[in-house]
Amino acid sequence: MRIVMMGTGTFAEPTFEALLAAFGSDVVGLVTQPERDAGNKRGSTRQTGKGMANLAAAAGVAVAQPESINTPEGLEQLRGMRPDLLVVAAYGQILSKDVLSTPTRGTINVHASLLPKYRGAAPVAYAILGGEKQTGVTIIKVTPGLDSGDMILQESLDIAPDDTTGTLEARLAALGARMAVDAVRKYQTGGPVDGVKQDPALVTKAPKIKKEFGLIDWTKPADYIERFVRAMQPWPTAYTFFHRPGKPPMRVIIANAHPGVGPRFEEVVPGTPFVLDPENDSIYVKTGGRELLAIEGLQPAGKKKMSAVEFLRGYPIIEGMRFGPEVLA
RNA sequence: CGCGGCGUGGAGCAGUCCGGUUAGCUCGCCAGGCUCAUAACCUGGAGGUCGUAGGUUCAAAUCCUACCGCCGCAA
Repeated sequence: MRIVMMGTGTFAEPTFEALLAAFGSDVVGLVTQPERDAGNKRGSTRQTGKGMANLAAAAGVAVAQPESINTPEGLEQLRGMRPDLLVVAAYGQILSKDVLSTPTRGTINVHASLLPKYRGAAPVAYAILGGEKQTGVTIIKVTPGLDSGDMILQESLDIAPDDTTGTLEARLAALGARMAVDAVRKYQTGGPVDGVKQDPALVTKAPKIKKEFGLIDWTKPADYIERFVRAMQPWPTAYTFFHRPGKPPMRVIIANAHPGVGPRFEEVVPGTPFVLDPENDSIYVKTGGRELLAIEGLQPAGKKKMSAVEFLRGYPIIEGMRFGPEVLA
């Protein structure tokens, strides 16, 4: 059986490696996004995984990197690989009917959520943001609808209280890789592969996240903002603007925080910072809920990540300071 | 030639736009004091070629040029 992998990024890499290890020369092709020159100008500080194309090259597998898989050119490249089964993981493009009709045995997708919950491009971040205790991986048959095909395999995983999208996704990727191999084996036997329909009543969406989405809304409750900070790591990161009297607003990335008890400060607007206790190492911020948010780590624009203690040495909190959007209401 | 921020004692910052007395603040470090005691408090102290190299000037952390390095965004 001729298997073609379709995927991009660190989530897809474990699956691709697992397929190569399990099925060897049956894996005949890789379709991945074109190379983006991401920061290669700035030296070696960036950690960008091994790279799907590099893995393919090392294994001697053909690679196609069309700008879009749905164009005639992209389709032609895929057909040239004569796939029987297409395995998709975090490819980042909707597949057209023409694409889906190309493999003789069909197309399966490794999706990082317990479908039918969290359909879409950012299931891991939304699971954390939603306060879920568990999430998981679902292998589905790909149909023209977005993540709506029948479910072949599903396994769940606990979300740790300190999980970020980055740490959780890494574990889900490993789980997904193992499950992808199991799913492919079902196809290898030659017979039809059963799937379970998704319950339409339970569907929730996890749409693609843009970088502006990372702006913190201080009118939300503290526990929501705490989950938000973790959900936005490592991308796009949760950020806010630090407003100081007489100074331009400074963009600040919040690295970690937790809800903290303290005075209610009913009279102040959400986003107002306090240092409650000089011996404490956190910056407390008024939120829309009854709890304050204690910021422990943050990163000013153009600076390295630092602890709240270090930050306070250089930017002591005084009257009139505030966190909020770039332009305050 | 993608856009932008930064480089000031060990850490984090101010000062730079509008050059000019001993380069300032918070913390750390060392010594002494106070204390049953402390990461608390008081007193004193060490530690800086203001990234590097040139230039302008009576005078440069501050203005100009080049270079080096760090970081954010651009998925």
